[in-house]
Amino acid sequence: MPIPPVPDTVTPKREQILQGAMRVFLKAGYAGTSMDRVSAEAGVSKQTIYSHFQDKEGLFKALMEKVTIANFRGVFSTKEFQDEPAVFLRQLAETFFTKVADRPDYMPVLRLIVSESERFPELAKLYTQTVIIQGRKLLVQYFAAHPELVIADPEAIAQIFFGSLVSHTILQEMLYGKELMPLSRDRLIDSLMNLLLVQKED
Amino acid sequence: MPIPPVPDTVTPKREQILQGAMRVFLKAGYAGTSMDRVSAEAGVSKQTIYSHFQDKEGLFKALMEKVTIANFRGVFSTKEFQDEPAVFLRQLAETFFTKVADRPDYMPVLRLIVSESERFPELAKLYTQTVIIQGRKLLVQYFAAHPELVIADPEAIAQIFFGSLVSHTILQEMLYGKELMPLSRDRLIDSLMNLLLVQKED
DNA sequence: GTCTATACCCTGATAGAC
DNA sequence: GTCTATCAGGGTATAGAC
Repeated sequence: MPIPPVPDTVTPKREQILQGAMRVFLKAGYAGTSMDRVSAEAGVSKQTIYSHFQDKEGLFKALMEKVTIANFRGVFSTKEFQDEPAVFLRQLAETFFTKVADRPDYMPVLRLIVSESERFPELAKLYTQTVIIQGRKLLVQYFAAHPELVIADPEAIAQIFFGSLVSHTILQEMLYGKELMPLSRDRLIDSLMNLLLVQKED
Repeated sequence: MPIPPVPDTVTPKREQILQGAMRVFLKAGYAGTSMDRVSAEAGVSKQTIYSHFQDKEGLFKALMEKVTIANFRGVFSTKEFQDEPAVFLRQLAETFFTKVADRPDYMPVLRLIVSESERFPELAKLYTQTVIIQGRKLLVQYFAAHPELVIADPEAIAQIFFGSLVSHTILQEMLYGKELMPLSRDRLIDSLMNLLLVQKED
């Protein structure tokens, strides 16, 4: 069981730098971000940045750890396991959309995790462990508590469930699906419900 | 109906440059790629690159159009519509894995499309139109030819089908799911089949 | 058309004053 | 701790020889 890293000490200047860094890194990517731009955006000199962080990599890692953990930890924590499936699953999907996908930072952060997954594998792994495993575990536990759903492979179904939500968001919001092949969230959720809740014959 | 752009004229030097550019851009990203590196990788001088392409952006666009169109056009074209659903859907999923996801270029190209979807919207749109709409259309047509499946919303189901495959590939291959939460392709396909092929009651 | 050489700017990182 | 000033190196793009 991976334990999330303890948050570094929070000082005002450090926070100020990270906020400026966030604005630049999330827009321009890692290689596209210059320390000059960060210092201007944060309103501090470059030397101040280098006194708080070892180098550009260190600043980037600290920023991504912060946004990954702070933004998504505990999003799926409080759920009503006694709710019937039709209610629980719909609420779970809507929680994803409102508490995760609609966050203004979600798309830039996800984009950056993907872009830099090769250069910074620890960040991609942190994201997987913090965000993805969290959601999957919750859904698997719910399936275990509701054997009437007859889920043969809970982990695979959880992958299908969240994978459908995430891929829909990426396609609609990042790859211009809204304009080229729009599909509303409600239609997606309705079809997901149909597939998961239909009564088996045997 | 979007018409794919006509391929530019193919000259040996141009091809040589594009091959070098591919090796660099797909590994280092747009901002992380220098024209020096491309010229070294392609074995031509920088000036030769600038005589064939307007600038770095022009080179990048030409490269991405080439890999997007050449690699993925027609992947899902020849399918047996008369096959029964259990056969057709499984073959479609396996076609995606073997003809798309297993291509060595697939992950880097997808990563780059996502990374640069804001700076180069045309490329993201080209990808959506060339790759995604192609697969979705095929599946929707199959559903139309097989009303016994009782698909209420074919487009939404197609989103779930391909979204599950793509998100699984991204999670397993790019976000270190193979190591942190492995889930085999067979398990994913089996569960997808279960959801789609179960007989409805009403 | 293709090369070598170079102009000019911006990069990450540091030195030293306060 | 924070600033200004500066370094060496590498960035895109171009000039001019052949």
